[in-house]
Amino acid sequence: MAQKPGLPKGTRDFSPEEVAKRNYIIQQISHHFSNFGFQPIETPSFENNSTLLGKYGEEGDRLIFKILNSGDFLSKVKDETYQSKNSNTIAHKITEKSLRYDLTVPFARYVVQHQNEIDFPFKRYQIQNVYRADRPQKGRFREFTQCDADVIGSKSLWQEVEFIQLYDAVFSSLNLKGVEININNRKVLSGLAEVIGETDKLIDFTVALDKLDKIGRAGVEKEMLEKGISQEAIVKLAPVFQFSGDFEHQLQELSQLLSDSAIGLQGIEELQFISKCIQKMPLATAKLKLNITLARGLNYYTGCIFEVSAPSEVKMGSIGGGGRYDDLTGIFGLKDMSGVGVSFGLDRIYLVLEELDLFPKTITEGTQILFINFGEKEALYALKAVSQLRKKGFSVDLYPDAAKMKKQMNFANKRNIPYVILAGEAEIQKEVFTLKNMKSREQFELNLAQISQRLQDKFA
RNA sequence: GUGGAUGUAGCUCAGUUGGUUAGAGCGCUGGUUUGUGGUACCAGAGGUCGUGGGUUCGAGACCCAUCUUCCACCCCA
Repeated sequence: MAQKPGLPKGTRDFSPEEVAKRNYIIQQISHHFSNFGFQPIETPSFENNSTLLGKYGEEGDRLIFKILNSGDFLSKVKDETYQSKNSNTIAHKITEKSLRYDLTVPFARYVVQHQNEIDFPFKRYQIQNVYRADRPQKGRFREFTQCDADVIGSKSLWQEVEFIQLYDAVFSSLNLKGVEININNRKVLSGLAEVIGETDKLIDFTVALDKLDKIGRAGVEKEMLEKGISQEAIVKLAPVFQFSGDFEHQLQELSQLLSDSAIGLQGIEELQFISKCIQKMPLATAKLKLNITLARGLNYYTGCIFEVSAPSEVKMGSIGGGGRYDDLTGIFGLKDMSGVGVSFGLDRIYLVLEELDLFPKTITEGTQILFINFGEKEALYALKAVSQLRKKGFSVDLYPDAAKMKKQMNFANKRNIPYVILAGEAEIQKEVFTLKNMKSREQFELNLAQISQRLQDKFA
């Protein structure tokens, strides 16, 4: 019985055109990664549970795809565990590996495991798929590609500056104008929590504050109250909602508010440094914005935090993010390794470029020259030319069947093939080929050398 | 994981309070045109109405379940 084919929720096939477009983005990103001195690594698509679980918070653990053990795994589960019907407890017993949730934690694992082979500071990039058991939406998939660049083993703030330049370079080369690089510093957030006397509620505090854009000041205050943050604390926070002006001005206002917090002031200093550098080396197309409500969920960030949002005319969440994590490798036993990195969301960048029609037309062009097939004798004559042109580096094809001319021309048209070569009896006798430009409709009788010369600079 | 929409031809969508053989545009195939494509005209093919149950004399339409996609929450690239 034939079964209806289908895909798991949140996964996709990619057509030749889509692959070409994805490769175009990947090519731009990886070019700039290596241009900035990052080296590529790859890690497995699944890891041991012990590596992944507990690194992304409670919410994160829920979104990790667990892989069922092989064999008769249930026989190893105790009856009482099985009968408890507690999914979590049983899960521990029947799975020991999971699909990776991001590239940062596997990278931390990689660094610790290979610490003796690595010369620090280590700049690595990694472009691979990650998996999340999330409910899909537009721009949100269960299998998607992240493009990460991180440097580990240095606390220098120059790196933060470089990552901002990297973002700018990539988006400029993709011709995507108007992206905003939002920046904040976890230390500022810690400072705020300290100043309002809610240090132990830091996470709840930042998560609520992060929603300011979405639910407004009243919504944020309401959520903070619900999470047990005191009314007094919220009153003290009031100035934060009134910050205005440019980067520098906001920093000034902030430093007054945080004057009693050592850590807060340190965060401000770091932001100041970055801001001054970028002022002296202006960005090409991206805009750097201070956004003190920016928190990002991942709790391993300790210093600066980045989030890149698409141009405002496109309705899309963030297309990139990152930050500094002072002790990511600590959980795997390697202390004092500060890291900072950013991620590009390939799938979302794709959707943004598609919506703004920013893919160059030439990237979907595959075959450059198509030979029309007139029959057996002519095909042989054509095929000799085909292999010579292929050796010269052109992408050439002979239509496989001696189909009607209209059908073959149509094929060339639909496949966006810019040149067609006709060689029938008349051409064979004269030892020439008729080269036709599909766009201009011009055609000329030429020999092979003339054709390759003519096309050489067209496809240079 | 919670709540809400959605699904009819390859694509975008019509389809009346439930009533014979489910339509259009685009696309596709063939022809007008036997070595010249995009335009025009003519003809044709293509649908288990997401899937499975149920109500009914009768279901594309009503009810239940399930899946997909989308939206909000959560979270995030």
